[in-house]
Amino acid sequence: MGMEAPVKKTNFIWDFIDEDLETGRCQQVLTRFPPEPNGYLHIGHCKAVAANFVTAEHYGGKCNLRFDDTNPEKEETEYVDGIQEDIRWLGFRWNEPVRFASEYYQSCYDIAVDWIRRGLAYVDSLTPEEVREYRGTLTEPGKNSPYRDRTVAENLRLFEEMKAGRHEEGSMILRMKIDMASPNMNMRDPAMYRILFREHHRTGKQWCIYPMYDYSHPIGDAIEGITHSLCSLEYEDHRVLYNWVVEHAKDMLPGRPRQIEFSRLNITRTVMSKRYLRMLVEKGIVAGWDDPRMPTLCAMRRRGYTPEAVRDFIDRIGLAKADSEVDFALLEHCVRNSLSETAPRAMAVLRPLKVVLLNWPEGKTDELPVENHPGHPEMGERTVTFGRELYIEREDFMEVPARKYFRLFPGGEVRLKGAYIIKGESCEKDENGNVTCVHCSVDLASRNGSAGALRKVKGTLHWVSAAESLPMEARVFEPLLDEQILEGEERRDFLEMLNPNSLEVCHGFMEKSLASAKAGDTYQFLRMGYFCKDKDSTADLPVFNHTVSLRDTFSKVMKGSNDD
RNA sequence: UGGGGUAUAGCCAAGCGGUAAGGCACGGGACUUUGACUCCCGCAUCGUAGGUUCAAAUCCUGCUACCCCAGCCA
Repeated sequence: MGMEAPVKKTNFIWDFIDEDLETGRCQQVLTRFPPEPNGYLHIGHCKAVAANFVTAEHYGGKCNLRFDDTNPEKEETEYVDGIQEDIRWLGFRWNEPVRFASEYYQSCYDIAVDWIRRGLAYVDSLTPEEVREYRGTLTEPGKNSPYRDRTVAENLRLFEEMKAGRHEEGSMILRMKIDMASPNMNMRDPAMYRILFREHHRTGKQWCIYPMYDYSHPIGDAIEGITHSLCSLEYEDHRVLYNWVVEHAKDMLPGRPRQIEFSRLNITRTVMSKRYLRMLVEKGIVAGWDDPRMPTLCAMRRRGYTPEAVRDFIDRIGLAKADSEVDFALLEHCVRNSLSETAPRAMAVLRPLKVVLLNWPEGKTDELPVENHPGHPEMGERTVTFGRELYIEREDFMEVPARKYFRLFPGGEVRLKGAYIIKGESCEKDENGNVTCVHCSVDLASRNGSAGALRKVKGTLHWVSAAESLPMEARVFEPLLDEQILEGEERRDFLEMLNPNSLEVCHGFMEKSLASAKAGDTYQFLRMGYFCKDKDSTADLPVFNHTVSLRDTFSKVMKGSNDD
C-alpha cells in the first residue's frame, strides 16, 4: 500500500540477451560487477551494480563480484571489504566466491607468452614519451615502434626478464601487435603489461609486472564464463579490442563473453567522481568516506537512506545509452516513499522558540497519548508530556503574520499536535528585535480526544515540553540552490557542493521517548522531514542526521504572499 | 579534417511503420490534528531539412548539437 504499481520495465540490453538466448549464442546468463578497490561505492556505481545483478536475476542467472585489482598503486583491502558490505546492503547476492583479477595473473602471463610465440605481442623499449609520440593523434595514424619486429626468442627472453624484475619501471612494456594506423586509438598496439615494483594487497611481492585493464578484463570475463559484460559507455571504443583479446585467447579459455555498454549515472548537484571524493577524504575536507555530505553508499546509509529507496531509484531511471543527468528530486522522492510507511513519527523542535501558556497552572503537567504513525495503529502510541512552558519551531510564529499564514501569531489560534489548542497573545523580544518568547493562552477544554478538540483550527504545530524534553543536535544538509552553483570547472562545482555552509547544525529539543532511539533508527519529525540517529551520538547529545525533507509548499506560499 | 556513440516534455524514459506509456518536477482542485501524506485533473507531434509510404518518432538521405577516445589508469 502506498507504493506505485510495479511497471514492467525492459531495456535494450535485455533485447540483445534475448537474441543471444534464442540463437543459442549462450545457454544461460552470467554477468559480473568489477569494481576497482580504490574507494568506496557511490550512488553512481549502483547503476552498474544493478544493471549486472538485476539482469542476471531476470534471466535466472548469477552475477559474479570480481575486484579489478590490476593496479597495486592505489588499491587497498579496506575498500574490498567496504564494497562487499555496500553490495550486501543493497540486497544483492553475488555468485560466491568473491573473485579477484589478481587470481588470474598466471593465466594472463601464460596467454601473453603464447601470444609472443604466435607473434601477437612484443616487448617495446620505447620510453613512455616515445610511446605517446609513436601512437599518433586522433586524426593522424601512428607509426610502428622500432622494437615491433623483435624475434620471438628475444621477446620471450625480455618478457621473462621483465617478470624476473631485471628491468626498471618504465623501461619496457609488453604490447599487443595490432595496427598502429587504426582509426580506433585503442587498437594501436595497446599495452598488456607494465613493470611496477609495488606490493600488491593480495599477491604481495610475487609479481612486478601487472596486466592492463584492456588485457586482463576480457580474460577475467572469459575465465569465469561471463556471458554478458555490462559496462558504461566510455568502454564502447574498447569493445573491438575486447573482442580481439577474447578471440585470440579462445584456445586457452572457455568463455566467449559479450560486452554491452550503457550510459553512466549523473545526478544534479552531485559529483560522481571517485577521484574527487577521494581527494576530499584525503585532504580532510570531509570526515571520511561516510561523511553524511558524501554521495557514497556508506554515507547515505548513515543518513538513513534505505536500500529499497536506492534500488527503487535505480529502477526508475532506466537503462539506456543517452547521456543524462537525473534530477536529485527523484532520489529524494524515492527515499520519502520508502520511509513514509515505516518511519515512526516523533516530535522534535530543531530551532526552538519558547512558548509560555499564561493560563496553565505552574507545575502542572498532562501526559498525552500520541500515535506513532497515523496510518498504522499497530505501531502503537507513546506518551508526551505537556506543560506550561513549551518549545515550538521559530518559523511557526510571526509577530506580524503574512497573508495566508496559518500558524501562530498574536490573536491567532493553532492546534498543538496531539494536545491542546492555543492562542497567541503577545511576545517578548531582545534588543535586536528578535522574538525570544511567545505568550499564549490555552483552551483547557480542547484536550486531544475530548469534544472540545473537535473544532477546526487552521494550523497544527509540533512542539515539545521545555521541562520534559531532551537536548539534541540535528544536522541539516541544506540542498544548494541552483544559482549557488557556478558554471565552470568541475572542481569548483565539486567543492561548492560539499561546502561546509551546506551543513547546518541545529541545537534543538526532542521528546523524551526518543531517548531510546538506536543508531540507524529513522523518524519523521513531522513537517521537518526524516532524521536518522547518528552512529556517533552520545547519550548526552544525541545527533540526528537529516535524511530528506518533506515537500515544502509553505515557503512558496510565503514567497507569493510577500509579492502581493 | 579520424574513429566510436547519442538526440522523444524542465529531468529521466517507453516506443521497433498504424496515428506519442510511465515516473520525477510543475500547475489546479479535494481531503487533512502539521501547508505533509493520500486522491483527482492538467501538462510533447518526437534535434533539423528533405524523401519513401495510404500512413513515419519509427525506413532512407543530408545537416546540426552534444558525449567518449591520443595512461606504462580502470
